[in-house]
Amino acid sequence: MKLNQATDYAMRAVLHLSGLPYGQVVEAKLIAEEEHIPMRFLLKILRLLTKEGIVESHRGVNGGYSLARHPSKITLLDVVEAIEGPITVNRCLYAPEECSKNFSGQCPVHKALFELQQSMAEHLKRYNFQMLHEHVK
Amino acid sequence: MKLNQATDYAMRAVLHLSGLPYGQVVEAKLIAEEEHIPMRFLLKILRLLTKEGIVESHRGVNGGYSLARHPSKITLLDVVEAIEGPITVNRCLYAPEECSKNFSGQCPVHKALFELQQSMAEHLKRYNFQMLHEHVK
DNA sequence: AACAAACTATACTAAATCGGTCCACAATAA
DNA sequence: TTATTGTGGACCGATTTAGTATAGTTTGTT
Repeated sequence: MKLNQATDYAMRAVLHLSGLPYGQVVEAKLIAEEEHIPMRFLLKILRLLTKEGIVESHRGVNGGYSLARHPSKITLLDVVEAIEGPITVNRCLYAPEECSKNFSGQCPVHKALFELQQSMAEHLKRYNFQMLHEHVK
Repeated sequence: MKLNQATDYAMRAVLHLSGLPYGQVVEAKLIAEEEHIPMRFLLKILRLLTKEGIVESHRGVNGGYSLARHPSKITLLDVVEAIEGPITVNRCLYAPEECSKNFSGQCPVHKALFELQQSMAEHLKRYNFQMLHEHVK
């Protein structure tokens, strides 16, 4: 029931970018150093964030990364889902055929877990990176 | 962000026991067959549930397992924690020294994740197995 | 044009975790 | 005393995690 290391790094990277003037481009190397993230691994993570439209990449000399939209429009949920995919608490909720009891329609446990899943997504959606950055200033 | 298979099996096993007259002892073999859980693996899971005081084991001929307390006193959280240990969304929340930013006291992201963690635990605590069983009758 | 600075894409790897099995043993009822 | 049930720990193959490596592409500068 935990987030993985890549997600942790991703949140730190986005928080870092949120602390800069909006639109500013910064090299991965700098983020890696300041946030203590292994450089190669960060690049991989930034590609996922780019693909999901959370950051923009700029290639070539003086390239780097910038936010693709204002920090107030990026939520914790956006970042979690960009790295880990949709939150799925129980496998039966997305692959009923894998439920060996084959019970998914009626099973009260799965219903309860689905509600948990919804509530987690709602919770994560409530935090955007402008808010989060305000607290660190 | 998902529960593992063992937890899924554990919930099914406790739900199964909740459907019997309170105190009734049933062999692991029977639970395994009816709930479609690999027998050996189920035994391992039942040992965890026994250790946490959720079920009671009875050894020897005519032995088996029974609930250690009334289904209304067993929550989803109890079962999840018996199998997976405490819910810890982000490693920094329980091992600040592992946070490579070493930032745990002030980091707004970690604060947000801690709140998520609390809310998840609260959510899971709201469901007991009497409730869950009612819905399946 | 050529070079260096940056990101991209894919493959690879060591270590940990997951899902499960096996085996020798202990307790208990008949 | 024997068959039946659970216990405890070792073991195992597959998958995931966390990261590294290698080769290539884009772009600004000279």
